[in-house]
Amino acid sequence: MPHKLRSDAMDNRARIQDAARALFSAEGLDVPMREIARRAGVGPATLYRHFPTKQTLVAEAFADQLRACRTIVDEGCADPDPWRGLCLVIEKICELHARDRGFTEAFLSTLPGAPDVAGREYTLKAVAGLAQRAKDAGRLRPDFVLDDLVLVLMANKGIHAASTATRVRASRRFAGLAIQAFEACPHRAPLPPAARLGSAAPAGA
Amino acid sequence: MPHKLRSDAMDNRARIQDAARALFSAEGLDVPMREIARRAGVGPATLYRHFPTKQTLVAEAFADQLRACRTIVDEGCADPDPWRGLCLVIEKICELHARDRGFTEAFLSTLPGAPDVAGREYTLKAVAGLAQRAKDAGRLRPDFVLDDLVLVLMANKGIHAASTATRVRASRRFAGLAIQAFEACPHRAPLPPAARLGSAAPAGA
DNA sequence: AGCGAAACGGACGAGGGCGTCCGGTACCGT
DNA sequence: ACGGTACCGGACGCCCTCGTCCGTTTCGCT
Repeated sequence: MPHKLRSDAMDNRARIQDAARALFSAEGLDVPMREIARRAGVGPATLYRHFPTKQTLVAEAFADQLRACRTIVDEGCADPDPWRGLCLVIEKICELHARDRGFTEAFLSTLPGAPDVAGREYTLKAVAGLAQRAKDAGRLRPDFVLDDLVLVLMANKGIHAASTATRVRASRRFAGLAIQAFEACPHRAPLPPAARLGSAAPAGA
Repeated sequence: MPHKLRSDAMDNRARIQDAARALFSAEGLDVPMREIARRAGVGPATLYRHFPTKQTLVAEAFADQLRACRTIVDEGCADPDPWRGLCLVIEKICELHARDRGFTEAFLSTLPGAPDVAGREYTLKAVAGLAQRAKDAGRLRPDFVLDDLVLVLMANKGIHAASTATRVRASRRFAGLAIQAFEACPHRAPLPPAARLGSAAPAGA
């Protein structure tokens, strides 16, 4: 990886990333490449030269979002109270996703083996550990499975609203409901069996 | 409304509706009109003649789904136990939506004032009554609001999976979780405030 | 059977997204 | 300051979708 980019090239690259982040965040993942280029003030060719495929751009654009995600999970895991940690993770991640339209799509992506997979897998693994501890502490219902979390994230993605503010509010309430559904409770009725959604599923178009 | 359609015209109309139902159901609302025409074995012009706008077609195609929806709600309302009725409504409607990709989009549609609005409003009203009775019976949490149901339906829409079967399974479990979150429970923590999603919201593109 | 009208569907032009090529521009080293 | 070159971006061709027009087919009535 020779970093020998000319100064104007580096500049353009940076501006493209900024534009992509802004647009993905606001509009979702399916903004035309053209529009990203336009907002970045470059031609389409330049964009394609820097990021031959949209996935490359997406991966770069959400690298720090993913880092934020990992940070949240790490914080949650660091909490001495695993249940509180888990709640924190759910709340924060839901909010993160509510604020960023594109990130959700990228995260739960139907994209096959995106480069972020490593980070995603790591995150899921860590949460799995946290969940186990929360179960052991008797706060998380014993029949919770990791796919339930994926389910909640997917579901959270389904929440649409006119404004970001409304979406965030709705998402917060949703997270609250999810948490209470996950909480261990003496007289819980059994749940229908979980469906496999999580890691593998290529989820064809 | 002169029903004076020629027999071949009626036949075509019926085949178009069938095709539309099948495709909307399987692929969602954004299948090309062309493809519907192709599957129905007619030309594009014929399709456009019968249904000048996509909304018209959508409305026709989901008329019976909406009826099914109303039936479910009616059954729920008829149940002497309002809580059980409400659970039934949630489960059935989630399943209905999980089975039909397009219906969810049509139901929670961002479409402005679709002709189904009447049915939708009616449904919401009826559920509101049911919910009130369930609250009075002490089974539904008092801080439940109707928008929570909309929230759940939206969220249910977010659930994606490779196969319909998987989606239905996931949806069932999700409904189970939602129900338990809604259930009145002695030591419930307060929820974040609800966001207005329901009836009005034009929800711009 | 034969005629008028209703209905059909292939064909058209516009609009937009995609990925690529090439003449021109601006940077960087000397 | 000047040449070489890395880099830029407008322009091109391709494909897909949309909604409409018009010559042709088919129905239904007598």
